[in-house]
Amino acid sequence: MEFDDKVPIYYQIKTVIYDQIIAGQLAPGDKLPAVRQLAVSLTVNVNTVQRALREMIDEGVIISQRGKGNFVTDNADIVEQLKEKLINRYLKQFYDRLHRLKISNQQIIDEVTAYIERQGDLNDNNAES
Amino acid sequence: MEFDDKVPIYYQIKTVIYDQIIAGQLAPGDKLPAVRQLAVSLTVNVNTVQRALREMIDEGVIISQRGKGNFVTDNADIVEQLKEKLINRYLKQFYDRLHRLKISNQQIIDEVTAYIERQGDLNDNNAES
DNA sequence: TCTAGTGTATTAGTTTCCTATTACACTATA
DNA sequence: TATAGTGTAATAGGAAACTAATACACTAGA
Repeated sequence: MEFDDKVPIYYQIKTVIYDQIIAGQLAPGDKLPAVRQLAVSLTVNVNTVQRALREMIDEGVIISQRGKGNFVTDNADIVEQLKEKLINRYLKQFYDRLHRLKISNQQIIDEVTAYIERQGDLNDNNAES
Repeated sequence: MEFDDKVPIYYQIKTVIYDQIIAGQLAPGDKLPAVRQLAVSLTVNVNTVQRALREMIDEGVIISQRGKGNFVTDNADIVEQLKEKLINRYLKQFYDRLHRLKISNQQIIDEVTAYIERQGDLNDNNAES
């Protein structure tokens, strides 16, 4: 996998897994790949995977069972809260950035709309990928 | 100033200065504060400021004149290109993030609109700050 | 010409992230 | 009960970012 060298890898791994949970690719109760397997597929050290997991466990989203594996919490509320938290974080960061550039609110909406019309034509159906 | 500990400080300094240039708070030809002054006001080491400047100089946005100071390029085209580049980068990052969460294109637009209505009411006029 | 204000470079030391390696703890099952 | 598959911990070493301190190079103006 490709990583942004401006952000810690463990943090990007956490983001990827959270995204998969929110997108439903990892459902509540699902078992994650083994840490050693994750490390191989991400081309990263086991300790780096473990660090990402540590934070997700501390946040209650991942449940760890020694000897068995790591699992997505079966508490759907936690997943739902995570989703809202992340969406709001992304919205805020995006809005703050453009607002700092003195782009007006209407312009921000227009830019997003135009961007989606330009780039998003083929990706409107979210069923496949 | 507050920094995000997930991103190198020098990179965040670069972002702040670029934002000020694009927002017009630093106009083409304007002189930047002295590096030592910037270091103090950002509560950061001179070398860290210098590293941010180095990249902006290499990218042609800042012109350095030894003994005189650092200046925003007076080439308005470069500034305009920078603006488009950054806006597009922010749009792409935002869109990719939400799309990864399986948020549909229409939902993305709706979320942005709702967010702005919620948060942006008092900031619609961009003349003051 | 001296001095203050500017950018630039270098060296040394700390912290964080990441890797590599090894070891340990627990579970399920042949 | 052995073994394979799992999570967890600890140590050591390297690389990048940041700080601190010092020195050097250039400009403008008294």
